[in-house]
Amino acid sequence: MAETLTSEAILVATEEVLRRYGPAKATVVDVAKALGVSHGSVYRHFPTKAALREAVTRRWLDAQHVAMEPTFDQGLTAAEMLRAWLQKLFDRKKLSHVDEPELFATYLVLVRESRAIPEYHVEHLVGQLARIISAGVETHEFVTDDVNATAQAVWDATDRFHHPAHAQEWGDPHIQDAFDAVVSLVIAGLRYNRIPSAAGDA
Amino acid sequence: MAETLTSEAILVATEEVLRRYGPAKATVVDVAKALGVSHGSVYRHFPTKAALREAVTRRWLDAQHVAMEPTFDQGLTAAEMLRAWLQKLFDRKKLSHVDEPELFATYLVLVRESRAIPEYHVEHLVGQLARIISAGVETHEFVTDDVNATAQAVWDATDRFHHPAHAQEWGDPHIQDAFDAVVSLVIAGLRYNRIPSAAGDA
DNA sequence: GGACTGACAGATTTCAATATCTGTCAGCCG
DNA sequence: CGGCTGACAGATATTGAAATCTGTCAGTCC
Repeated sequence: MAETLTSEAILVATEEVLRRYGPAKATVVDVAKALGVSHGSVYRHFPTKAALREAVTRRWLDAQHVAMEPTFDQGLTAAEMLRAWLQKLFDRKKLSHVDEPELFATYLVLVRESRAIPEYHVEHLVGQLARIISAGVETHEFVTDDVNATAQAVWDATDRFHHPAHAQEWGDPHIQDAFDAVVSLVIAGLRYNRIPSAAGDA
Repeated sequence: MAETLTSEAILVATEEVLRRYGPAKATVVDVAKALGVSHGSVYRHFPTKAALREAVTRRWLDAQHVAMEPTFDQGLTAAEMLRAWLQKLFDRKKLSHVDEPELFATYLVLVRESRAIPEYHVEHLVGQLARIISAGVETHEFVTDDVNATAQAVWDATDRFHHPAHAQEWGDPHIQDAFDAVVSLVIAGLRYNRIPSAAGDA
C-alpha cells in the first residue's frame, strides 16, 4: 500500500502464504490479497506461478546452503567433519519436515516436477561434500582418484537420509542407527576407494 | 465354472486384473467377473481387498526372492558376487518398472500404506546380502563385527537403486555411473568397516 | 452341509455443473 | 509515462448428486 511493490515483498508474502496453505492450496490471488494488490501486479514481477514458487524455494534453499557451509577451522579429522556435516544435514531436514511441513512439501513438489531446482540444490551440497572429502585427501585420510564423483557417491549412498521422498521414514526410532551404520560404511570406503570402470574393483 | 473356486485361482485372476487395470482401478468385482463368480465368493477366501492385494504382491515378491537367490558355486570373490547381486537387483527392478508398471505400482502403494509387506521383502533380501557379506568375511575379504547390521547398511546405501520411490530416476542416462560409484564405495567400505556407536569411528 | 449367490448398507468414486484460478491486456490513475 | 487495476478467456479445482464399490449375510442350490 504505502511503498511500491517489490519482488522481495512478493517473495516474503508468498512464503507466508505457502507456509499457511501449502503448495496445493496457495494461489496467486492469495498472495496478492496478502499484499493488498491485484494479482495482475504479481505477474509484473514473476511470469508464472511456477516461477514464483521456484523463486521462493530457491531463497529457502540458499538459506539452507549457507547454514550447511562446512567450517574447516576446528581440529577435526575429515571423517569427523564428514560425519558431522551429514548428521547436521539429516537433523536439519528432519526438523524442517516437522517444523515447516508446507515449505518442505513445496520442495517435494518441485523435486517431482522441476528438474532445475533440485539439481541446483544437490550440486551445491555435493560441492560442499567435495570440499570436505578433498580436505581428507590432502591429509591422506581419504583416498580417491575423483573427488567430485566420490562426493556424488557419498550423496547418493546417504539418499535415504536427505531425499524428501524418504521423509516419512525419518520418524522411525531406529533411523539414527541406520544412519550411523551407513555413514560408517561410507567413511570406511573413503579410506580406500577408487571409482573404477564397472569391473575394475569388484 | 467347471472347478471349485480356489484361492490360487483368485490370486491368478487378481494378478491379471491388477496388470490390466492397475492398483487404482482394479476392483474385487472385476476379479469376480474375470472368474465368472459373484464377488461374495472372493470374500470367502480373502477377508478384505487389502488382504487380496497383499497376497498377490507376496506371491510376486516370492518369485523375485527366488530369482535373486545368490549362487556361491562359481569362483567369484565376495566383492564380485556382491556387485553382481546388486546389479542384478537393479536390472530386475528397472525391467519390472517398465515391463509390468501396474504390478510395480501396486508394490509402491503397499510400500506407502502397509508396513508388513515391505519389511518382509527387505528382510529377505538383506538376508541374502548378509550371506554374501558373510562369505566375504570368512575369506577375510571383508571385515565387519556385525554382518546383519552391515548388510542392512549396504541395503540402505543402495536405496536409490532399488527403492520404488526412486524409480523415475532409473531412466537417467548417468544412473549406471552413479550405481557403479556407490557400489565401489560400499565395497571399499566393506574391506575395512566396523559399526561403531556413533562417535567411535568418525 | 457347505460353496455360492445376490441384495443390502455404508463408504468411496465418478461425473458434470459450478466456481475459482491463471495469465493477458486494454485502460486507469498518480 | 509507468506501475497498477480489473475484466476476461481458457484451464483447473470444487462440489454435490448419482453410480459404483466394499464387505456382510440370509438364503439358494447342489
